[in-house]
Amino acid sequence: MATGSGSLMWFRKGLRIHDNPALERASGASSFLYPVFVIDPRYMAPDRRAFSPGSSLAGLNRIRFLLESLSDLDSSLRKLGSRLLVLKGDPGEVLVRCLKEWNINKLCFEYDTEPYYQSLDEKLKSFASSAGIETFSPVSHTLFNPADIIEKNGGRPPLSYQSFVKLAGKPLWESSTLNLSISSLPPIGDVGSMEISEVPTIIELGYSDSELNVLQVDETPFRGGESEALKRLKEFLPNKAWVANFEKPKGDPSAFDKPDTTVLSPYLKFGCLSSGYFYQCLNDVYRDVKKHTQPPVSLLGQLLWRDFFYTVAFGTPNFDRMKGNRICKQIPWDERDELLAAWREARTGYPWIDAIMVQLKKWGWMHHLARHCVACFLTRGDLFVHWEKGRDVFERLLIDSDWAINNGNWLWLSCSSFFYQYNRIYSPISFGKKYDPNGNYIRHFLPVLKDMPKEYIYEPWTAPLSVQTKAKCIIGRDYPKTVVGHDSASKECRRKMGEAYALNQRLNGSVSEQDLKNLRRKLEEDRTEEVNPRTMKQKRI
DNA sequence: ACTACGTTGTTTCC
DNA sequence: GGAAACAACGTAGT
Repeated sequence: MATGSGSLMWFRKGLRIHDNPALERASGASSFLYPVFVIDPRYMAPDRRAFSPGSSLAGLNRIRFLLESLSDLDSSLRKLGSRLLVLKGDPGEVLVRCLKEWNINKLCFEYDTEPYYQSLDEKLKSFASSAGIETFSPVSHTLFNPADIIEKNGGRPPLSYQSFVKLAGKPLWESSTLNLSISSLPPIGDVGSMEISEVPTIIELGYSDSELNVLQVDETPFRGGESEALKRLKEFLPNKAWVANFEKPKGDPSAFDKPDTTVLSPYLKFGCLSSGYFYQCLNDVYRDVKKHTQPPVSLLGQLLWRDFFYTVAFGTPNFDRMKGNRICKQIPWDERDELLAAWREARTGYPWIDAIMVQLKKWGWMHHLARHCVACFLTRGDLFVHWEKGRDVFERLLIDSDWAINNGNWLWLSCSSFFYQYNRIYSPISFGKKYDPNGNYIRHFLPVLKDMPKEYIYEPWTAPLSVQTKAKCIIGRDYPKTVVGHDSASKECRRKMGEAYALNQRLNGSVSEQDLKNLRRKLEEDRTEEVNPRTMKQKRI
């Protein structure tokens, strides 16, 4: 057993050296420092029952991104005379064993607002406290402390962006100097009987070559890690005009050679990049230019969106569900697994939608507006499938999937919360055409359509058979027919949304399971009447 | 009851 | 590229 004072730095998110207050505290006034990451099999080990390669909780793309981030962290720690201690098992149990086995008197980890960590961290803190171990758990993942904002708002989270921005104001540390580097770290103490490993490879986690082939790693352009994050940041910051004029809604979702955004989201998700440091960098640029865009559309505005969703998610019980979620409209979504499967597997027959879903599967990332299109299509726009189903697919496949932001955006796009104008439906045909009339994005992600003339590429089913033959793509054989007709499906969705909203209003939000069941039946009856007037006559008599 | 406001729709016409 | 028409939601404040 080591003598002197030992600190344990537990990494979860916050996989970085720069602006990492927990690491700073752990390394200060300690004889020994144990930097730990716990490989949780639930998050990392293969689960072959899942619909895509990966674990029960994460797709392989995000697991790979995480491993790369860990390797980078390990190599940074080694440069400071330390290393990352990788352990395996249930994080709660492993941590308790570490605390018992090593002579730890200080436990440091970044505060996390997600329900999973809320309950886990509570248990650990109470164990530490009973063992006389000091814990330090700073809020460093977001710009603001969600709890502070909620308190300022009288106990409830603000539900609009503008009210959030007003409440939040400027962060207290806005003009203070962040600690961007560490010169050295205390040595690692005796690890006793704990089993320590290097950062594993994907193969060492138990994945097979065939699973790796499905992933097609060479096709995923984003590499994890703090170094990569800072490199990306430093590539675009000197382009002050681009930073100052950034306007999110004007971005091009079809740009893929050079994505039209920063693609820093996965790095922020894992904390490879500090949101506070990013915030200060943006402010530095803004100070140097005459004028710049403002939230919500500006680049800084995007960081505030992130904090907005973290705040609402933290202050809303059952935020990730429709039932029992006080801010979520109760809507009688369909349970049609065949439609969900078609969407998930990129065979809806709408090339714009399918191309986006292929990019999601291959890259684990798509442009924000592309996400809007497929989320709207799955839910209130066309298929009327439950947003929780789409959320699950995104949560698995996105490398930047973040619990608060992903759920928040699905609530938003499905018109379940925050946003209610369900008549505004993204067209699976014209929206993409606006940006990419030639269909280059579709041709890249759906090579089967690469020779389709641009007149038909967004609606290949309208191409004459001779054109389809020449393009070597027969609709219904080489590329699927559409699962629904957009005009009739979106009209039907509008009607259902209208009825559901009326029900929610009538019952003042307390819609029961039975109420939804009744509405489903009513919607079905009304639909039959429209299709078959005879039933209508019978009913009227 | 009325009004202002809210990330980011589509189509048509100029 | 911009403007207007289309059809029109809920929430929060008065």
